[in-house]
Amino acid sequence: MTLKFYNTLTGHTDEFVSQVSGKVSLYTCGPTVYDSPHVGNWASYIYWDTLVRLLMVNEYEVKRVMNITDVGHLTSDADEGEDKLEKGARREHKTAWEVAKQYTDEFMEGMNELNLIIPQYITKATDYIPDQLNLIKILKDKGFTYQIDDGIYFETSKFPSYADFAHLDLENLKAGARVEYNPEKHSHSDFALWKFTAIGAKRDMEWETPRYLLDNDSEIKMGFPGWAVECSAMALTILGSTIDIHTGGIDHIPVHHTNEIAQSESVTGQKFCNYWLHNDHIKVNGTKISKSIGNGYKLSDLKSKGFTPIDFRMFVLQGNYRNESNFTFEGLQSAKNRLNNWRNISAIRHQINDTTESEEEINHNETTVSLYATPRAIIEALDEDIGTPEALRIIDEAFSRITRTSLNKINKKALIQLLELIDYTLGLKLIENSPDITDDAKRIIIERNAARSQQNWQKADELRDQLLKLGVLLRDTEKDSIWEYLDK
RNA sequence: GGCGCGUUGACGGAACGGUUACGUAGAGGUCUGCAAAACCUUUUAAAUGGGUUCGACUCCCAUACGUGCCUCCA
Repeated sequence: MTLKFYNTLTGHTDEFVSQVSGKVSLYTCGPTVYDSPHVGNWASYIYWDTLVRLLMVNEYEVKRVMNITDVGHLTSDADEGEDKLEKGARREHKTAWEVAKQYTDEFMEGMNELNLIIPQYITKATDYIPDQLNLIKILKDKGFTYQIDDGIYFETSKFPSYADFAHLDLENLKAGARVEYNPEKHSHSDFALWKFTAIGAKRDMEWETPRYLLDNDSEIKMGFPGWAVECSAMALTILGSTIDIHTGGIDHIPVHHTNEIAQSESVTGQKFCNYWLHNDHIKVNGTKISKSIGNGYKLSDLKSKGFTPIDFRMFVLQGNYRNESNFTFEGLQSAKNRLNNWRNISAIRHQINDTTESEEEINHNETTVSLYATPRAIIEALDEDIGTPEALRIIDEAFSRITRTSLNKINKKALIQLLELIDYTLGLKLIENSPDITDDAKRIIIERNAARSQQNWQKADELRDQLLKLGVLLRDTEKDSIWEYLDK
């Protein structure tokens, strides 16, 4: 089996080779916890969760860090730039610490609802301040930094390959800039490693700037870390100098990840990351998600319209992570219907007996053969740059074969194995969400079958109506009566 | 202003230089105690105009529209 990913670093699809055989270090840029995540944010985490599951099914041991940015992520509303957390705190009349806690909790709850595997390391930026200061110190000692009135900056001209990763045109960036920059900056692309608290201001989150970071003639000031330095510090501290895979949104390429590479490689002198994977955004109703339009739907909005987070997960998996996609409630409904069909197929496992097919019978039963082969085909589809649409197509093909097969010809063990693999790789909770029906309902089905064989249609229909009240829908095929869930 | 990306049938969404993607929804039909399902069919789907080619949805150029980054962003 060969895993392949489109690598932003090289610009083409590369075969994946980890540094240490059987092990992968993975860094995912996590949320800035100043507001509730919207469907676009979640789509990104669903993609990367699928990546983790894919690595696991390929028998990699995954060491994964996801950061929680709870300080230092600036808005650009004013010349000064404002910390998102501090701004959120003022909006909600809370402290920045309270805001961070509230939205971190909400994020974790959402991860759970979407069935996202929790990374071993969920790191808060504020817990890694010493590591960040140490990183800045190394940069200072190596001569990559300079201090101006509002902070300590990284001198990008000293990192010659700065523009390479994002293919930046630094001259024209400067020409087209729409925002006033601190004129003390040596270059437009220089970025803050450490920002000083504005004179006369008091922040909820601030730390004393160590003497060793400051120019000799400078007074001690309070300050806080720049955004990019948080990620570098946590990645290097936990995962080491070179990580295997780094993921994030496509928007991170030109600034955030470019800065991460510059400062990390300046510190270590080694390549920061071998594979960079970026997801494209989803639009909503054909336009970008934006606060002012109010189209940044949250999980709670989906739920209030009768959709589960797993429905949304299905919706996301229908597209490829590298393509821009479009979210509509009509599309979500379509995904929900598809998922419900899958749940009904999953429920067939309750309606068939353990098979005692011999090897020979298995090899001659077309349905069984293809059922046993499908997990392999799904993995191979996913191996091709997380090819979820193709994987879904293969599942539909397999399920449609099951639908056309009479119950006594379906191999229970093979079906369960397939369902388990789908749940493992795609996280759709098919097994959990396709429980068996009650004994009462089963008894009614038996009675109805008896009535039918006596051609007592009236009684049979009454019993079928009784089942509907229990949430069980019966459909009669040539040989069997198969039950499905009513809640479509 | 600079640098990119996209435009596939009602909707979502793939692959591929020549063969039905697939899903969801609608319509018609077959089958059937009834219902449901299943199965079959659903007209030239490829933004527009050129070009390359024996042949293009698939490659090249232009136009239109959409969208992204350059400023915080998944």
